[in-house]
Amino acid sequence: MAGSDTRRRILDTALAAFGRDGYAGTSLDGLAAELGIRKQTILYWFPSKLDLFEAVVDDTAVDLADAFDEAAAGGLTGLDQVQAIVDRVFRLAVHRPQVLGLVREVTRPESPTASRLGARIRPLYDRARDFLMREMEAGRIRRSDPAMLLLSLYSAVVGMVTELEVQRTVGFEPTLRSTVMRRRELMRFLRAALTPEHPTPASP
Amino acid sequence: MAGSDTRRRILDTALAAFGRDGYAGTSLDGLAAELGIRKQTILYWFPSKLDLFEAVVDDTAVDLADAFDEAAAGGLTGLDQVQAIVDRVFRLAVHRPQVLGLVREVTRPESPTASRLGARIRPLYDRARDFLMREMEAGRIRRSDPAMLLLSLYSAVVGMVTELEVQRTVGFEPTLRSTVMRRRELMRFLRAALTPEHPTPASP
DNA sequence: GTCCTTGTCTACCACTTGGTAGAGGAAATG
DNA sequence: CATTTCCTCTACCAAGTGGTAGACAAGGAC
Repeated sequence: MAGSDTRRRILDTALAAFGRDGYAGTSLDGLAAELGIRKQTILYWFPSKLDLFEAVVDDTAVDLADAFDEAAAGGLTGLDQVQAIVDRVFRLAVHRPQVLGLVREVTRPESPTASRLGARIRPLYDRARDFLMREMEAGRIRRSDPAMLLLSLYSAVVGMVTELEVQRTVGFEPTLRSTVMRRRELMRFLRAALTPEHPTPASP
Repeated sequence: MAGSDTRRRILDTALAAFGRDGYAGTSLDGLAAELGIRKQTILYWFPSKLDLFEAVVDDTAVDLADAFDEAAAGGLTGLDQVQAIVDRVFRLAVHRPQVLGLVREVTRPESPTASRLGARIRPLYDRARDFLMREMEAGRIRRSDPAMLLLSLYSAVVGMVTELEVQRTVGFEPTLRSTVMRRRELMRFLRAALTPEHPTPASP
């Protein structure tokens, strides 16, 4: 079936478009033009614009989960594990910046599927929180509310990566070096925030 | 002139609408309906939708600058100054959440005025960076690249506040207590990240 | 009184939006 | 060969988009 390839192409291009222009800012006609097909072909594969959007979100959630799985597969602990995840997210951001754009769009309060990605991401969130809790117990990460710490981490990482994109459109083509610098600076920031107050291991 | 009041009302409602639904997601007809007037009245005060948006952005930039000025007026230093700004931003976010929504919308790479708010905010940015640099010199803040540190700070704060809004629309009406907790947790995170490695003051 | 300015309105327009109906080609399947 | 299935297309449509033209009422200036 050759059409399955069409479906794939639509999903990929739609991800870029939604991530770039938002849901409301993306038109099926424009999307079709970008793909060199007719809008009705899109509507053949996805019954409506909203269906397409949800399919894109689901698709992206899988990619994100894979990235996290990969970063977590090493069985690292403490800050090393955090670093591995940040590295992985940055790699994703460089290779497929659209993904982060979509995350940004979909976490808007009034997003047409504000809750949907939430549900898809929930398992990742729980895993990450459990990880932080365990590491705090073990004294390898500064003690604090794990949920809120996770939120801070998430904000800092996504914000930094998004900002990379902003700079790109403003004209500062981010060189590989500047990207690496950013990642390193972010890691210093995170390390500083996460390192336990006294380098001594767990008290009790 | 009674009409000047209309202009004010349009600006306020437009801020909320643009911040909530984004530029593309906001229609002049809808906006007018919300205001109980006709679309043509909007176009009387602002020649085009884009002009209206830019006016809203400019207006918001002034509010933001005022908030920063107010927070900086105390002449504090180091982490106390940072805390004062975070407190002020949180207050703004609680009283007028639309402002942060607009910031979010306008920092999207493909925003119709990606560069505009940038230009308006630039002075604030420079002031903040200079402040960080000075405090690093004085040994009151951990040494690092001030520009990137500022980016990390900005990301963490806006991300946290945005997340508050997300929860609100998902149904978790944030209580005063939870808001305070969030702010406190964020400050712990920032303090940890900013405190110099050795509590000893300036070396050279 | 008449005139001009100000602000809001009705009426309309060209264009784009997401979506429907169905024609028709290509290629398996019998 | 005929039939059916899969896929993409042309042709529309009703509703909504940002925007223009101009009527009209209120009020101040002369």
